[in-house]
Amino acid sequence: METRSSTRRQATRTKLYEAAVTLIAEQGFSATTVDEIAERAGVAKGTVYYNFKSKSELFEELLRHGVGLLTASLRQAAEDTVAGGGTRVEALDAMIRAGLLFIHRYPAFTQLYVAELWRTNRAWQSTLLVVRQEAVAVVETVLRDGVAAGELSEEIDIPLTAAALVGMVLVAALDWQAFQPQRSLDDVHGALSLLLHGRVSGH
Amino acid sequence: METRSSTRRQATRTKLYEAAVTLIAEQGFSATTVDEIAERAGVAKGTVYYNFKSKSELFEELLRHGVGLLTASLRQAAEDTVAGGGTRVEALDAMIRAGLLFIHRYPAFTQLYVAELWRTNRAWQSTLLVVRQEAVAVVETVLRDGVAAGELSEEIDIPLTAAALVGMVLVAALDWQAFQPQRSLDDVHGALSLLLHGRVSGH
DNA sequence: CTTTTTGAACTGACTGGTCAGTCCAAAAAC
DNA sequence: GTTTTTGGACTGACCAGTCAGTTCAAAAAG
Repeated sequence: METRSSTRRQATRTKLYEAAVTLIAEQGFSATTVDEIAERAGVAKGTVYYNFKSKSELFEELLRHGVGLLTASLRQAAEDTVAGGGTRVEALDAMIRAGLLFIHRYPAFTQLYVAELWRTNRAWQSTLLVVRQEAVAVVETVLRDGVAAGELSEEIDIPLTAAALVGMVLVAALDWQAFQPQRSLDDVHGALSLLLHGRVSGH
Repeated sequence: METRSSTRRQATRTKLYEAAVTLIAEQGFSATTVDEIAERAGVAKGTVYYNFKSKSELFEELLRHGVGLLTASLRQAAEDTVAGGGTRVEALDAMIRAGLLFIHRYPAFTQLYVAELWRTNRAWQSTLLVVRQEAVAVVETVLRDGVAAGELSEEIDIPLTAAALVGMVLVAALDWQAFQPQRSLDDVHGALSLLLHGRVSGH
């Protein structure tokens, strides 16, 4: 009875995610009304509350869902590189590209994530903390392996460097989308890669 | 009329900026009420509207005010370095430190700036665009000078690299404040400096 | 087959509360 | 005497969340 028929429910949920993510990215969480979300999803307001306990819960599940996709794609990129005999630095490079690709595909999600990440005093603070840790941890692992393998300098501070790398990609990508959309993904990847390889300050 | 005499008015405005910046950083623009701002500033609600046309106007002036401080401090750092006979790379390093210091001193402002920067469809979008360009331009100038002086590789893509550097500092600093506050400013500066100098991927 | 029943999914009008912005007379401040 | 601030009552729009009722596909009964 409820076993398989939840295909329908799943479809509604997905429509709601898609509607919510763009609206919240554009306007922010508080400025986005549940009526708007329902309307854009082509669904009655009641349906939102049938599927989610509250507006915040919808948002939190959206976050979990999105970050799940991101970490999967980062991890995938790193694994593929290493499995294919690549170095850790190459793996980092591949992750940068995977990050850019993700942001290119889901710009609204990224926008919303960045906008909410550093807010304190919010109901979903704990969700965000977990979700951020998951993403940064993927990068930290590769850095740690790289140092262990002697490919990366032992001087580096792993948590700080991981955060900086994530930030570099995040901000560069958002800036690309918002202010320099005519540039190609390869341009952006090239610029970041150069920085990673230390060829900016002309060694 | 408004030029010199309004010391009193200026003081009230400043109190309002200070109250608004933390509240909006914590909760977001829409979730913050004018009553809250007035209360935290220790001022009557009527005073808010005597001093600003609307809630959004208060916010926009806050943005202009804050970014003014930031660019001044970045420019200062670069000038001092170059005037003191330093290289452009040293100037970039000094700017990273100045950026970190600024964020350390005004964490709420930075938070709020990042949260709003990439939103589309907002009233203050144009204000933000101008204000972002100002900040990135300071970094671009130093990069351009560095390339001209042969200190930086000619390969680099100036606008993209500038955006990436700004992003790296912004995100690393916010992460530091939010998730690793026990680290010192020198730690964070060191990690970013290493990345800038290309000593991460062990050359 | 046909009819009846079931219940998950959905609907949209409604409610209770919130909040930006207004108004203004009187008190401070300068 | 002019500018600025106070305080707090008021309005009208807007919005999260509720709930009584509808829909319909598929299961059960006949």
